Amino acid sequence: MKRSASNTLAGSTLGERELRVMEILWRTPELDARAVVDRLTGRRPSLSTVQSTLERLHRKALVHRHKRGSAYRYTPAVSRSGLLARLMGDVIHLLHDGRMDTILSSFVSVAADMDERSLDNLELLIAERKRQQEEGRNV
Amino acid sequence: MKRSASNTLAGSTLGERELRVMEILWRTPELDARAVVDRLTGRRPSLSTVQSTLERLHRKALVHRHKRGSAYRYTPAVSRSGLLARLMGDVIHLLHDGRMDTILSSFVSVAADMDERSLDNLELLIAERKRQQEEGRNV
DNA sequence: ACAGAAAACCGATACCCCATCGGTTCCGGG
DNA sequence: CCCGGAACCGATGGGGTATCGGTTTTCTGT
Repeated sequence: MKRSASNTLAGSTLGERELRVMEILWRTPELDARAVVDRLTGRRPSLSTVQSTLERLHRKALVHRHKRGSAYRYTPAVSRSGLLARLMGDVIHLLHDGRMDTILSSFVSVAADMDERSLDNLELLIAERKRQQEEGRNV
Repeated sequence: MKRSASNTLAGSTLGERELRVMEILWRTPELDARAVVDRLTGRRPSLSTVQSTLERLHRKALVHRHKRGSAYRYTPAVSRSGLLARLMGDVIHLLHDGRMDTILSSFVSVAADMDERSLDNLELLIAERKRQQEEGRNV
């Protein structure tokens, strides 16, 4: 039994290996599967394994690829902070109850847990962002 | 093959049903499995199904329970915004590269995507939070 | 105290993912 | 044209959620 339901809602959460591979691509943003294997630390999986990992990442639109000779070259399609934003967006969507303050207060509480200075930094970033939005409107 | 690796890193992600059950408990914070089933909208699963969902939730420490008569009564162990904060924390941990600004700028960018007024609200919340921290220190 | 009802508990099944390979096919470069 | 390496395909193993039905335990009302 069980009606297909796309599993653990929350969409794009990554597996261990997928993460590692993204890290590598962020460091060197143009590699083929072989090169990724070579850069893996510790126990190296076979080429096939990494190929299918890259394929999964491609399916999830986290990397781009294009044929270069006989092999695909992969490049990240999202930056680290882009992915972070995306995953946070997923989580938020998942628990959205329509009230913005729920979300924002979670933001603040996470930031506060991380580091005391974070709140100051957050304020700075907000100010900056606002300036940018202003400019955008006036052009 | 495959070396056990705790699966899709990112810890506590919830399934569809688990989410729905949490929603119900947030609305009515003291229910037994039967009552949860009754409150489920649409296609109702059997009692057993909901029981094991609740058990999973309990294992994940998202709900508390205590025997009341023959049945367990469940209550949320985390608030909606608490869970949100927790999941965001997981995501952040997953992608942490040691640089706080990466994280914070993702925060801000997500907030900005949600709603233009969000930035204002965020500022308000930060100010409030800071006041609280001050007080905490001076007691 | 006992019978019957209701819940807990247990194990099985169906799906979905990710991680991992090995073998086969395909293609591009020498 | 031939050959080596990469892509592609299918199988396997492990972990999780969702779903039940049957069995055992535990109340509860009379």
